[in-house]
Amino acid sequence: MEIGRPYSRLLHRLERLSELSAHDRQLIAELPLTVANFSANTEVARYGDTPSRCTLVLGGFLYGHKRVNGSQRQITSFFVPGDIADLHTLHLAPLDHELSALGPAVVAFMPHRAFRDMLDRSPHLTQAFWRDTFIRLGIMREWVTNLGRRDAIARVAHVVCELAVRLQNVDLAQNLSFSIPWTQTDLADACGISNVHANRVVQELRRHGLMDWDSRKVMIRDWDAVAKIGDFSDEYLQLGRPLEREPLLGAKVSERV
Amino acid sequence: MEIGRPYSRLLHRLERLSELSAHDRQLIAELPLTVANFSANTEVARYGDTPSRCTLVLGGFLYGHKRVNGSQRQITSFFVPGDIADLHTLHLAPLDHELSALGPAVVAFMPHRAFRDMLDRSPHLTQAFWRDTFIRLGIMREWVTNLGRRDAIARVAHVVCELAVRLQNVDLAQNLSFSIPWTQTDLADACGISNVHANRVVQELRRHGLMDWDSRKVMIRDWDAVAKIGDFSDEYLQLGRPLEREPLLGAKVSERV
DNA sequence: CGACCGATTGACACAGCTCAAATGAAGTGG
DNA sequence: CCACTTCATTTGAGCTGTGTCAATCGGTCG
Repeated sequence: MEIGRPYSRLLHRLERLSELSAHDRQLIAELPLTVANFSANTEVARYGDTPSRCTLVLGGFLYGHKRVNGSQRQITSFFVPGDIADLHTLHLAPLDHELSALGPAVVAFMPHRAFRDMLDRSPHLTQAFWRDTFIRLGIMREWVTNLGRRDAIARVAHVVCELAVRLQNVDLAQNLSFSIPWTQTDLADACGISNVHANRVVQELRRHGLMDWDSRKVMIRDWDAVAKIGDFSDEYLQLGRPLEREPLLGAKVSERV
Repeated sequence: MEIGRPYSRLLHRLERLSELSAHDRQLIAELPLTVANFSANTEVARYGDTPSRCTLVLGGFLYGHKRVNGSQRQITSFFVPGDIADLHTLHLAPLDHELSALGPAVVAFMPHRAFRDMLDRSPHLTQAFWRDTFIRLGIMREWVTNLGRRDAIARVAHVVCELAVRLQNVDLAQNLSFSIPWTQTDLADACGISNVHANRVVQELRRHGLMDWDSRKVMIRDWDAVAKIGDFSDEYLQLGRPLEREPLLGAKVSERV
């Protein structure tokens, strides 16, 4: 979880979306951050809350979810380091869903006031964050498609592929292998299936030698096969330019420096 | 489909999100619009396109969808008059999904260049449109939940409730009754079920006297019951302030002027 | 009148769910 | 270092909601 500066992954991601001027970088660097730690499965923001700050993920994972019928849970998004998990609280309140830590997580809170000041000073940063919102919208379209029209094994494969690519994008996955502190029940709640069935699907993927899944470690052994099963293509994630994208998706992955 | 000015529903919706100055209204009024007609089931924008303009719905309905396995279709959003269906093309290209007309539709194209000029001149309008993007994100979260954790009848009820409220918001539904040129197959593709099952669900809703569904006309007879079945609450649509919201959702609906 | 499209119905199949119990892994405290 | 707890994974056995296939019906339009 150690990185140069707390906001460096965020910067890295923004810079893939648009060129940032030195001034923009400076503005981000000046944001007042309050670092906080959350232990596994604790709530970072609750339904109905009206937060006065945004939450930047520094280490670990957050996830957004809604409850249905009181008992059932649907995970609506995963957030990885470098993501701002509740940018919308800048504009909308109260919160229409819950935000929780998947495993132990480190986040930085950024006061709305300071964030808005920053945006006022740089229309260009406003554009960059707005663009980020559009990308999140694209991810949601893909999730809707995933849940609406793919069977269980495809859903699981798709979610795993998405996480692999997103993590690789922030240097948290190497060779299509990454650590994430989720349970099979978490996976099930993201894929809209039961935990029992999630287990069967994971076993099937393992049995065919397509991927490993041991105690919080996922490793995709055969990218092409898994991507095919999950009907996955990374276009919707809008990472970098095509030239940069090639090596990211090949079965072999080149080291990024 | 006749309204005062082409952009009046858009203005109406934006004004619910934030106060607009005379200057802002003026900027919107000055947007160069190209009106176009589309007949039922024609494509407005194709997967892979790089449009140079945004699409404002004036009359009728558009819907976004993705294809899975070549054959299956998942509708990811419905767009009603006053909605901009592809605002994201302002920032992202190429298009990751298709945009089509549900029935005959009238749209207005707004060149990106002019739209960006407008945003440059009014940070406040930028905020308003960004906020609109966040609302769309909220709708997507709700759809993910709908598809992931609700059974068929609840999904259908939920989608119908959402459309009723959104249409009522732009004066296109009265007394929880509205016209929409969709087929049961369209409904099915939005709800992630088969067209045969969609038909059975519609019949069940009819049988219990909860709603009518005759040739493109939907009428909710018992709002409370349908909203309960669909686990629907309109909060996520972020329409107006609580005070304005009351009458909108009661079984009885007051006339809006 | 014929063609076409959407709604409807019936019969059957199956993916995935629920319930329930067993197994395994990782602490925790004595 | 062993009981004990707790939580996640795994397995088995029905059950059911929904899908698929195929046929029919009804309306609309040229």
